[in-house]
Amino acid sequence: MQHLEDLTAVLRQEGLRITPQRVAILEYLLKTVDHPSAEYVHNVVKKKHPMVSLSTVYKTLDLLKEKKLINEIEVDGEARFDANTEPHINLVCLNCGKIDDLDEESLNEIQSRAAKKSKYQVLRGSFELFGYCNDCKVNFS
Amino acid sequence: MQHLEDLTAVLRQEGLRITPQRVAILEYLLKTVDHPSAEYVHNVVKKKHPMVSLSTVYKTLDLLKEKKLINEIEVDGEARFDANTEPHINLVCLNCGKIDDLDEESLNEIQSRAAKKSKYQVLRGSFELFGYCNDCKVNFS
DNA sequence: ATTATTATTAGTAATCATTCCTAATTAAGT
DNA sequence: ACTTAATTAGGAATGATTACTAATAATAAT
Repeated sequence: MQHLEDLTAVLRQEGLRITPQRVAILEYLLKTVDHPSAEYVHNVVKKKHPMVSLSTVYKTLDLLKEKKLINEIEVDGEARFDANTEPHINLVCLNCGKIDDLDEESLNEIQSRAAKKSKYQVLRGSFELFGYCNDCKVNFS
Repeated sequence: MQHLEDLTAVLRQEGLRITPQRVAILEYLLKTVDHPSAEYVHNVVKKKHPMVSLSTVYKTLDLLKEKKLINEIEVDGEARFDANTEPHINLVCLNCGKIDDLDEESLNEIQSRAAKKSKYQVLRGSFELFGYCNDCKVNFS
């Protein structure tokens, strides 16, 4: 689990400014286990900071992703974000839309093995499993 | 490697019609190792069948995906398709945009282990590694 | 073969997530 | 406090995908 102070320190070291908008977005992503979309982040952050614009949310999420402080996955034509930056499996429910994380040690090894075999310089990975979660699967059998 | 006849048989068994458009799209996907976008598929198929519309390409790709005859991955806000329906790693070059497949036996096991642990009913998986391919990586060091 | 039925298609309009643009604002160094 | 360059808010533009509908054509029945 990461701490807000460490992440803002990363930004500061890069010469980037620590704005209330960026802090609010980071704070929210650090404390939720959901994988919110940009619009959802916007809605949450607006409650405390009504002035924050959607375009700032998009730009901030891009920035945080670039600095590897958060992770992005694409689901159903929409970007979803989370603060878990360790390689892990994202379980996506095709019915209710929720996304659960699942730690999987072997992904690190698979990733480096694939890099060696393919001669790609691998920067990040994304591992998704699509199906129905425990609550929803009864409706699809 | 799959054969066109087997795949059209699947469609016929489901009561779906075998149209020239569907055959042309399937044919192309079976013989290429690229991971073309819908628009790219459209451009290729148009050469032989100039009347094929983009909307038909989209609908056909959706259908083939639903019947598990092809696979879809999302890259950079765009859907990309391939006929390799075995679990495998997609290596995505962030510079030139090409996508290479890499067989990885252990994905099957990881997938079923994750299903058991999470209690999800898993239908399909998607495993991407993002970075720079062997040709492009020299420009980014 | 011809016909009837109904899925499928072509073409275009609509949608929606994301990016772009720019004047106003503000974080941070001096 | 002052300066300055990064950042933001708000709205317009973009672009991939979906929705819509009249025309077409694959398949089954005759």
